[in-house]
Amino acid sequence: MTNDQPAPLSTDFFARPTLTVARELLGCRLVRQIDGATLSGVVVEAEAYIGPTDTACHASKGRTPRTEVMFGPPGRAYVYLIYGMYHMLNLVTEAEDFPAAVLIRAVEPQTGLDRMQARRAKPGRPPLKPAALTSGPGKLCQAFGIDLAFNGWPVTTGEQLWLERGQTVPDSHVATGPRVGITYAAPEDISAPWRFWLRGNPFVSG
DNA sequence: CAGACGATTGCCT
DNA sequence: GGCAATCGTCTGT
Repeated sequence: MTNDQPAPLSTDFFARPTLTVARELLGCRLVRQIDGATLSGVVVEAEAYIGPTDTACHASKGRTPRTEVMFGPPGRAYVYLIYGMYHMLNLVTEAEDFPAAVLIRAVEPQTGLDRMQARRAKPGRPPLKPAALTSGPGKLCQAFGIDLAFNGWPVTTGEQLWLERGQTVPDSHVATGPRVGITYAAPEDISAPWRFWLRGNPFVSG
C-alpha cells in the first residue's frame, strides 16, 4: 500500500556517532500529537553530548537513576528538569551502554503555532512573536508540551512524539561552535565544536 | 537529611 | 547586563 506520510526516524538513525546524528537532525521535523492537535517544527539547532569522557555530558559522572536512559538503547528521549522549571529534550544515540545524546536546542515552528502560543503565553503579557516560541531548549519543550513523562519515550514509533526526515541541509548552511551553558566542563570539552545550527536562521537560540 | 547546584528563561535596573 | 525563579538529583554528614 502507498503511504504519503513520512516515516518516523528509525532506531538505526540514532544508533550512529552522536556528531553525525546531531548534524543530520538539522532540517528534520519534530512532531508532537497532543490534545487532538499536531504540533511540528524543523530542528534548527542541536548539541552533541558524547559518552563517559565528555565532562559536559551528565553521564560522565556515572550511571545514576537520572542518566540511566542515556545508557539504554538509542532512539529514546532523555528528558530532564533544569533550574526547577524548564525541561530539556535529548535523543539518545549510539549503541546501548555507551551514554550519549543530542540536545534539541531550537526548532522553527511549522504547524500548530496557535497551540504553541497558548502553551507559552503568560497572563498579562503581550503575545509572543513566532521567533520567541521555540528558540531555546526550554522554550520548545514548553511549546510542545514535553515534560518528564517523556523520559525514556521511544521516538521511533510515531506515537505522541517523533521525528521525521525533512529537506536535506547542505553543509554550506550548517554552522558549528562550542556548546552553550557548560562552564563547569573541562576546557577541551567547553571548546569542542559540538553545537550545530542553521546559519542565519532566526529561530536559533543564539 | 540538609545543602548545593544546574545543557534556562524572562523580568528588572 | 544583573539576577531571581524553583525542584529533581546528587553529595556528604
